[in-house]
Amino acid sequence: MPVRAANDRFLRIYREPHVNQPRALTRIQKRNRATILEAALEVFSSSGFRGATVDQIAAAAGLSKPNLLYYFPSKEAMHAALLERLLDTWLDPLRALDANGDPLEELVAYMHRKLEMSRDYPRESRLFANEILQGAPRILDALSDELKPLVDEKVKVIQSWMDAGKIAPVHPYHLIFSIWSLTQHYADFDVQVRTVLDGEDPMDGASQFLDHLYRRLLTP
Amino acid sequence: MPVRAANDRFLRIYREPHVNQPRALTRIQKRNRATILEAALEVFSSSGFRGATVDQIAAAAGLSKPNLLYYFPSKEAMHAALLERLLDTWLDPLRALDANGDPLEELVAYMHRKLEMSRDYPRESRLFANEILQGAPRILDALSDELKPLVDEKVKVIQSWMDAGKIAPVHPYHLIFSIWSLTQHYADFDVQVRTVLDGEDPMDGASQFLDHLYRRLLTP
DNA sequence: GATCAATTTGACCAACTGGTCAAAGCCACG
DNA sequence: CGTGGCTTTGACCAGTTGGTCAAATTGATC
Repeated sequence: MPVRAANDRFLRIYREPHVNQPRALTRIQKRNRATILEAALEVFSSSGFRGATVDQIAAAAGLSKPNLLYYFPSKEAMHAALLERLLDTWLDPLRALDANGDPLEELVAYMHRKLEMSRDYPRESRLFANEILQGAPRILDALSDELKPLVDEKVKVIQSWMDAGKIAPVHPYHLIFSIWSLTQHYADFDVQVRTVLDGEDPMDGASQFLDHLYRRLLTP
Repeated sequence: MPVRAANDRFLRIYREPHVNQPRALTRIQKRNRATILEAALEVFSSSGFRGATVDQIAAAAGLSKPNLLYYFPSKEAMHAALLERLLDTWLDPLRALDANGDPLEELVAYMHRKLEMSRDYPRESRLFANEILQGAPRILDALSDELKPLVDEKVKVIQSWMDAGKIAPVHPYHLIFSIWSLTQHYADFDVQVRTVLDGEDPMDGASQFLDHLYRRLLTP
């Protein structure tokens, strides 16, 4: 992959004319950037970064390849833009975990929010899974800087609930991993789940099963 | 990707001289095929099918690229050989679920076997995850033909245990999904898990957490 | 150690792919 | 409605990649 200097036109869109004040995007820019990111999400999530080609994204977006590269300086940049937007959205359900709510209900609700995200945003889930599977080369820093501190903070809340006897004591980090794993599985391994269930809707059963599981696990 | 006629030399190795009786592999063939598959596993599991290049695999195997293509007719064929071997290994722990054993202990032991596979064969887990994430294009038939029947069979066993009151009743298919998901998570999302745990060994905690989880979930 | 098959490889090739560029079209605004 | 910047694209390029091939080397068998 040839690495070259950043595209001047791109810089113009973002940095001109007053170096640190990106000029507001024009109507066309807003529309096309959104179109491109939507197409890129579709293609990256189903083919991975390396498997996706700019031509495919261009076709999915209904734009020409040079046109894409007018809005984003490189394929990398499209991917980076998606990941940046993603991590934030992805952490929202955990941010919403309320230290003042009812402990068991808060955790069950968190699980349900994550499960809904798997149902409603499976492409985002797969994009994320793809990235982590490859060793998170483009998102590792964000994991340390954003994900970890948030998890640490929420683990403290959970631990205090356990210490107070409000929920049964379990390893709080693994508890969180289990919620991530069990919910994202339905997006990431969708094909496998559907093959095994053979027609039965995965999400209905999943929601009941997981609700039951966490109540049983966490009820003191 | 140019698709061309199968390589004559490859056919010779496998089909000659009596069309349906593959001749036994020579010592060199056995060694080199094993070396190549080991290298291919390394590269495919960390880069995905599209992200892996034959040159990388050749370098990892310490062989020349044309030499790899002497033993396997294409990159596809290396990948297919890996997946074929994998699905079998992957299903072994479930096959070992014994209808005559103690229900709770059988299920907990199945979970532990899967967790050990994630610990001992993370590359295989990631290879599989990669394939399913992309929609299982090269393994979908095997999922229907091998995985599904086995799961159906074992689900009947589990269901009979529940009907007999030996374990608590839960949706048996989702129970199995949960075991897959919770155990493979530690291989597939290893980077994320380690980032969050920050030094603490993931597997020790996982083993205890999951043991507790399934006993709590399934004890009648 | 001669012979024939199995194995290995340097040099290639065609397709693909990310990215470039100059020129053309389009839009907002005076 | 003319101008200047924003947007779009056909044609192109260089690097990469899967795969081929003829020739050279090695191994097994007698």
